[in-house]
Amino acid sequence: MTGVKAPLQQAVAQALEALGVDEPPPIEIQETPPNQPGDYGTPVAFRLARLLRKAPPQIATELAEKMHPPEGVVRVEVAGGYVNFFLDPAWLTPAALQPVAPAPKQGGKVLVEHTSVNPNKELHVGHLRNVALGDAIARILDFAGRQVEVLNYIDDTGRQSAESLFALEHYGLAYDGSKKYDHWVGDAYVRLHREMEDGEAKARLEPAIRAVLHRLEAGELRGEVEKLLAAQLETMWSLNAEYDVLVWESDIMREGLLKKALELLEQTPYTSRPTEGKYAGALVMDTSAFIEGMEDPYLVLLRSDGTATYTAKDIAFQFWKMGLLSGLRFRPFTRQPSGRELYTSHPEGTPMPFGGAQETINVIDVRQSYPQQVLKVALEAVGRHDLAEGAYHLAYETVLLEGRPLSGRKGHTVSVDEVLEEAVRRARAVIAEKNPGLENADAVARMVGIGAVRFAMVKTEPKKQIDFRWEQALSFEGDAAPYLQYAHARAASIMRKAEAEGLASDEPDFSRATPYEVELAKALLRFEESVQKSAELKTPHVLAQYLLDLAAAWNAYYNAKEDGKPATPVLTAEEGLRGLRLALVAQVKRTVATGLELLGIAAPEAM
RNA sequence: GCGCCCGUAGCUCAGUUGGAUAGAGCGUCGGCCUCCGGAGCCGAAGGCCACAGGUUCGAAUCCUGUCGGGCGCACCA
Repeated sequence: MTGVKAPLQQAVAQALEALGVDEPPPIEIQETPPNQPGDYGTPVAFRLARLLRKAPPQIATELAEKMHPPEGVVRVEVAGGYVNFFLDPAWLTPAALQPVAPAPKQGGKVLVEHTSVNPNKELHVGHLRNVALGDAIARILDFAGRQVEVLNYIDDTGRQSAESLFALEHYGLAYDGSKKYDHWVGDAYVRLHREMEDGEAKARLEPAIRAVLHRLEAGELRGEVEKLLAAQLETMWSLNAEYDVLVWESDIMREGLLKKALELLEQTPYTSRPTEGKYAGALVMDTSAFIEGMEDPYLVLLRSDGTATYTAKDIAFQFWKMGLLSGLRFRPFTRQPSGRELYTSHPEGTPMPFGGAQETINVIDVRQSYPQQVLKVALEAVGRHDLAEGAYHLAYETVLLEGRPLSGRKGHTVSVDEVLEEAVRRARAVIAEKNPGLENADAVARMVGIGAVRFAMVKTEPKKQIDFRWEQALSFEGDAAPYLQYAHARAASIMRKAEAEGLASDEPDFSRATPYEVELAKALLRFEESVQKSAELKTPHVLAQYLLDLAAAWNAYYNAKEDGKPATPVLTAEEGLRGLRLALVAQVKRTVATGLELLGIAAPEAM
């Protein structure tokens, strides 16, 4: 609730009390639609109709009569059953100029895991959505006052890594630097899969792949994996995504976390080791107490050959995240572009206070919904309902490429590096056309191109499927990041000129505010709510949509005309009015820049 | 078969504790640079909010069913 709505809400609450309403319903304060009287209003009278056995308009009228209008309200008017408030522009506009600052820290730690791509080949557009979503939600939660830890899981003991490393060995390849390392390894991986399409070849190669897998589990090939990881990190960094800590699956295994997790589970009545039937010899968990309607509620944790399933490892990891297990050791891994240190779990590290969160957000696509649900079941099984509640799966739908599902094997895929390169190239071409004299054109092209790609990934609801189409994702017009960046650059340009002309310290005269200023101020006032809602719903799209709204309001303000003449000039306005307008422009600039930053997108001063 | 998600303008999408006349972008048509940046702005056309019931003063929003589409239901990761 922003500073403007809160006093209105309070005034309504007091009026309700005066009317003798003991248990008031929630009081919603909303902006009045265009062509309706007032600036803000409440439909609360409708909710009371039944309780008070009166018609809403009558209740609204009585409410208005009992109301002591708070500061800034010049008139209270009833329209239909709504109670509407008219605000004094001289009060409303300064209210919109509050600093755009992060909320004070509160609540426990929230741990965001995202990216977590297999260290075996380059990132493709499917990973793009994961990184963009995860990084944005981490930034938003941090701004909204949460203590956030960002984690990237390195599945270094997986089948896919083993296959990639085996392929290098199998084909006797030596890196020649001709392409980015992760792409080069990826090529070998694809080549191996082509060879293994032949079932006979597959069977023949299997023992050697298993041997690599064992070496990975023993941590022998860590250096190889790190080389690949380093190449992948370059891609994440170019997207403007950073992390606090990497956790390696092999470390989880080595430190015995899996064993400890299974011990915890084995103390509960939900696990068993059947001696006959299809699960003979395995360790299984019965999920029927927590998931209804399962045909077969048994879930294998340890196979009958004694090896752990992926799910079991994931449970151990989730237990560690939520502080049920400890034992991992850490040390610095590398310094990221912003200067933020990246840590990693490591056998030779020391204990550090990572993990142990009350709340986790796992950014993983929707196809993992069942395994993610199993994590909650495991937490419930060990009696930690509170932690199960705090484990959130940020499920996003898959990304299509030009209308068809991505397929690495069929070659229907595009790497993130390719997408970014193309986006930057196109942005550079637009700059060459529209602003040929721009100084740092290459740097700005990166901001615009990468921003466009990231924004395309977060502007829609995560649970909706995205169709990645070049023309759309790299569009520099309309509903896209460049629209926001342009709005910012335009505001920046005015501020530069004001500075140059010595107008920057002009005192605002709020009494000069017109309906144009009021409209813009209302748009600015929605920022805080949109960030909070984004954080609460754990989706950046709310903020992204708001920013489009704000930029549209600003562009409309900028272009407003009366009788064919500019209605809202800033620099050439009379003194006090100019000060007011400059203050609003500065606030627009700050707000757009902050919003973009929360989405991991840069805001150029000129473009 | 069972379970989860989706269905809003020609296309891509906003619209969430149920609120006033359902909004953008792209595309189409028509305007706006003697003015602080035209990557912009203003206007027009375009809607049975998949369909049928129900709850409610009020439903795109909640409930039931139907029809379409996606995904998940391994001792794979």
